[in-house]
Amino acid sequence: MSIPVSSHLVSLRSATLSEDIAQQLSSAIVKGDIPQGSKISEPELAKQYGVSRGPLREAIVKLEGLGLVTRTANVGARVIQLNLQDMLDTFTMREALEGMAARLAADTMPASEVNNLYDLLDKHQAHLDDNQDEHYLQQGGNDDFHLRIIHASQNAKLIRLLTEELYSVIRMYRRHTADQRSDPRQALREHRAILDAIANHEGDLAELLMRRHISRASQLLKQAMEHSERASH
Amino acid sequence: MSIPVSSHLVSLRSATLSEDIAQQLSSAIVKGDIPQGSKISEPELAKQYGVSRGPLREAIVKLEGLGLVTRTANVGARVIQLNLQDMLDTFTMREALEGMAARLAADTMPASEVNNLYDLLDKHQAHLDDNQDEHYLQQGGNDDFHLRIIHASQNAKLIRLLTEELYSVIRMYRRHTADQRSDPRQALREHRAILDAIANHEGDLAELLMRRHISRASQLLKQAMEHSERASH
DNA sequence: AAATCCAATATTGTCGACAATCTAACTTGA
DNA sequence: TCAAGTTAGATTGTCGACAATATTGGATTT
Repeated sequence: MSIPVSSHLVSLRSATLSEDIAQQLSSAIVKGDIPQGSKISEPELAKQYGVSRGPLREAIVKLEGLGLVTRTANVGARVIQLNLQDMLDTFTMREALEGMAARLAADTMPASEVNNLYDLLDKHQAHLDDNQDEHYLQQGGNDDFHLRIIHASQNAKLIRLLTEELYSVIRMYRRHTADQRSDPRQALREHRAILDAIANHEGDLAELLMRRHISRASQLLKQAMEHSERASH
Repeated sequence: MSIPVSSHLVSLRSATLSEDIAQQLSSAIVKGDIPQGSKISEPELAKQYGVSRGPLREAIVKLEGLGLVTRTANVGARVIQLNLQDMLDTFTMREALEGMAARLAADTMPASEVNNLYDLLDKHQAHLDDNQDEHYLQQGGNDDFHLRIIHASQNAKLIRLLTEELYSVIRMYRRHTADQRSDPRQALREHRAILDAIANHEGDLAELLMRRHISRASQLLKQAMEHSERASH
């Protein structure tokens, strides 16, 4: 079985092969190019990427640490298979951590960044008004409201955990269950309320609103996945 | 320079060398046998453990994922050097996550486990009354109240993150700053209050109390470390 | 025909060696 | 004397090969 991989290390920019492979593999898994639950064959991938098994194995170990693959001794690695419970657990952690991030942001975010974020939300608003497609369009770029709040927390460990570990899993699931929030305008309103609280330095309120916001998304996810599971039976 | 390591793989029980090395290295770092900030020399450690560099490198990559070492390409790995900010950041995450764990535990903990925990706290009380040493004695074993709450959350991802990633760093710092909570009886009282809230299925309260409890520990840590830093200048 | 056992094959785990890069000591020049 | 440049040494990154384990397929027995 030939997995559709972009190509043989088109351009390697990292200092080490292992890092490059890790990045490309991670991207391939998150994008869904390597499907969930599929086996990671070392000889096959080594040939596809044109490297030896050494750095490839290091990359796989790294991905295991990020929670994208699971390994069993003498058997090998498989891409994780997301189920509803895993996603709900992840959202519960997001609720706790991003709630805390919002609280911290309310303490420390400079007025300039607050203004930038208001502009960003205006941009999102305009996008919603223009396009009819009901996509909120915040696929993890620098325009993602949540990422901006997370970075505003200035807690390095929290930032790393959320952006590098949790969010890769979340993006992964988004590919497979074409969720896309059912009501993007509601989400935008909630974002505004959170930002208002931050602008007023109301940490308690900011945390409460962020948690409610994520909890709501979690509920929607649960309904969507239960529905799709029911449909497939 | 010869690092004091227990010995050459006295008994390997894991299926793979790499896992064994990772476990032994992790333990050595947390215990302080390999001091903070020191360089991880691959040839040296490979000889000490009696393995080749292959599995050793995989172990180092794993430790990097756990946040115990940092690596720079073509230079090597160093044991992390904990500073006050890192510890405060870690405690902030604990506050968010263990607060959430307490909330979840209040929902789902069975009455039997609640009773077990009351017994555990009684045991801690007796220990404090007997021994004069002001050690609360909860060094991460099964008698650790916090670990029991964390597991009661039944959130697999949260459990893994707290027990495998955050707590190793916390134990590591405990070795180096001989902190040991200044008032263990106060801590025990707080534990009782948290457990009461859980027993009554008051999730909001359990979360609030747990967060306050950890926040207080964080304050004590901050004072202690600032004091010790001032003393060393 | 189904289940068990066994051999052949493929895959993972480990090793030693080579290439690329960094580090440290020495030399050279101002 | 100090700084920059250079060279020798050591360390990390990568590779191909071998050993150990798991998987697959067929043969054998009931």
